[in-house]
Amino acid sequence: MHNFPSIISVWYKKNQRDLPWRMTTDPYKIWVSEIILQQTRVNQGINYYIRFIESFPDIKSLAQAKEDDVLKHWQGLGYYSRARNMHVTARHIWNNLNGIFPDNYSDILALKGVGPYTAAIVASIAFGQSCPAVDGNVFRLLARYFGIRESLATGKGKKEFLRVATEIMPAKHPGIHNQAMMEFGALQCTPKSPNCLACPLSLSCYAFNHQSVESFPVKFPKVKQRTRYFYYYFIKSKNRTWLEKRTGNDIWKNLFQFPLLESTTELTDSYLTSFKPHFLEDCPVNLKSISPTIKHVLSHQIILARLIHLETETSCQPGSHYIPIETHSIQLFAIPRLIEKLIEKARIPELNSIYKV
DNA sequence: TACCCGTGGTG
DNA sequence: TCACCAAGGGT
Repeated sequence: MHNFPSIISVWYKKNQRDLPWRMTTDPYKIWVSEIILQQTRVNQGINYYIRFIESFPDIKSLAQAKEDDVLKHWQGLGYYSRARNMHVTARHIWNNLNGIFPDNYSDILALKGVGPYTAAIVASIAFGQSCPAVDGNVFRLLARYFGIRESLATGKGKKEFLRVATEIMPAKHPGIHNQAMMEFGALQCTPKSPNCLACPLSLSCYAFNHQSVESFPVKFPKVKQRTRYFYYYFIKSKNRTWLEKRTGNDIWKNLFQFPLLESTTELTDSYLTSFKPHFLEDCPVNLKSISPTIKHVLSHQIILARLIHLETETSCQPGSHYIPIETHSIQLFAIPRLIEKLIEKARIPELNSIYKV
């Protein structure tokens, strides 16, 4: 049916990028790289991978790390459940599996944070198993080349793409084949304006031959964004301030932030000037400044945030939920990008001098 | 199944 | 400025 995989293979040998995780077949390192690369561009993930492997070179070191430390390594990368799940999984492997990474698709799939794609790519690269890995790149490539109109949003669509991917798997080197498919999607069969005139598959590509490259693949319905209003408090007390740890099922779980007042509506300057949040009930405070609004866009939320700078001269204690810290040690905590942006934009000397963004 | 979970590059 | 979307998975 196809010389499809062999064309991809030839293209890959010539065009593949030099990436740090391509120098190993250690399942631990392959796993780490694949978790980092979930919904993340290669260029964004490379330095995170290098630093992560430096600090946690094997299952044991990750299993024995503190979650706060793992999250600090993940700071700025997003989707922090990936880091929490990896940590849980490393502990599981260390405690219950004799520290040995599972060596087959179904056992890898059973790990927390590992789905069909990640299980397939790790099993194929690290253990040579013939498991087709269908990520966003492969999905797009297969949809265009074979003219598949199914969406990955449906179970039926997932089955169809997996069926086609299985069909074109070569007998040898499944790991290299899977990577070649993804690399081809990432560099040649790109989402927007792919260079079809320079494509070695164009002659037999359904979408190209029907002038319909732009209509493949069938897109996901987009999620609507919810707007939230965050008012953070930088409370200065000599060299001290307070942070809180986010808990519960919400964004940035287990990351740190300034004490937060969340509102369902936008609060005016005059309101913020006179209002005292619950965590400052018994504290005499001076209002120093209120930052401009920072817009922070997530995949599913829009957050409008401001940083309110207060000063208290007495030994104020906002409550045990809040963690008193030396202001300069903020850099030791894993914080969301939004907090970094607020620090950057608020122009509060005490913050700018210790936290270089 | 539908919704939740981040951030940054790109055009 | 803004829509799109990237080596997805959990619930």
